[in-house]
Amino acid sequence: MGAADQIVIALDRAGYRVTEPRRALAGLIADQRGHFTAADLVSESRSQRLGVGRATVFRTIEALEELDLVERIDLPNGEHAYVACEPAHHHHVVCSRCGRTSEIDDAGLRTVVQEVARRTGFRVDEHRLELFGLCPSCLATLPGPTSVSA
Amino acid sequence: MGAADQIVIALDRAGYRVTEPRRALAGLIADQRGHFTAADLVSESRSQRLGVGRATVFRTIEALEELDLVERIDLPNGEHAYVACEPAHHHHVVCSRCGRTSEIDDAGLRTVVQEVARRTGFRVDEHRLELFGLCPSCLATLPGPTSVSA
DNA sequence: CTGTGTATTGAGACACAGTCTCGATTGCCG
DNA sequence: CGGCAATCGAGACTGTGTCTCAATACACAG
Repeated sequence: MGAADQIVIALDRAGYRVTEPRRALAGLIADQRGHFTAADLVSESRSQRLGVGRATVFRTIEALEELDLVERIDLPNGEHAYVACEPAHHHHVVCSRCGRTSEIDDAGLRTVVQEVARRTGFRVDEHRLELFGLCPSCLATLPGPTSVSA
Repeated sequence: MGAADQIVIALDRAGYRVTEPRRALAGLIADQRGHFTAADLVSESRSQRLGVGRATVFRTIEALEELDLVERIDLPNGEHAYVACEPAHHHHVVCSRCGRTSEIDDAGLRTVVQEVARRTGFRVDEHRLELFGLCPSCLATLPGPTSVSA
């Protein structure tokens, strides 16, 4: 079963109608290699003559975000991008060259959050961690010395 | 010396001209209690008849961001806000009720980042951690049981 | 203190993101 | 097969951020 079908099934299960535009968008999203913006989907939908309107793209992204099938990423340049992902709490490492992302779980962050709460007196309800860098395959094609350092 | 003066001095030292609009904005920013948006500054500048244009507000924020005197925060709702802060690498805990922020240093995050790099094979160049919750003073005015739990 | 060159300014046009309305369509359930 | 509610596309609308350009004002020299 393709990723697109998984999206469609999840929508169905959540009580959303399975419509043609939603199928089309599920297909587009499943085909994305890295992160994508709403504008990306709009333009791909137009170039592939899928006939999906702009408003529908935004509405669908919103629904998928609600279901945690897609997550918003705030790129360093201020843009909003999205990635398809598993519906569980996690964070992303984003490749700043090709846009591909890798999901990571807690990785010890829980401790950091508790430490911050203790020091500041805040009650921390929500957190977001985003990491940017180069993915293994982009690192490999990098010119210059082969050394890999931070 | 007020926070506004510090901003002005830093601009001067960085080679920017100390102009009237920049002084005015430094004053506005120093007066902010929590985070603020570009639109906030524009509207305050208008209501206080400071005569600072919209373009100048954006340009000044950009300059201050460049000097790390102000940092952009991506609120959970997608808005871009800013906070005045010390020019050193750090993160913020943001109160979702009053908008006040507290700065925190590493707090063990370095270890988390290294762990992620090890697991994913990415070279991590940049990271952003944002925490949202309630500040001590908002917690205190909270209705209901006095217990403080996450 | 005055003149001068240049960085900076405000106004307003522009490009784009995201929301909303509304009449037309279509998926779903009986 | 209906019928109705959810959904749709078009396009108006709001708001954000950028850009251009002529006018201004800062800094510095003299």
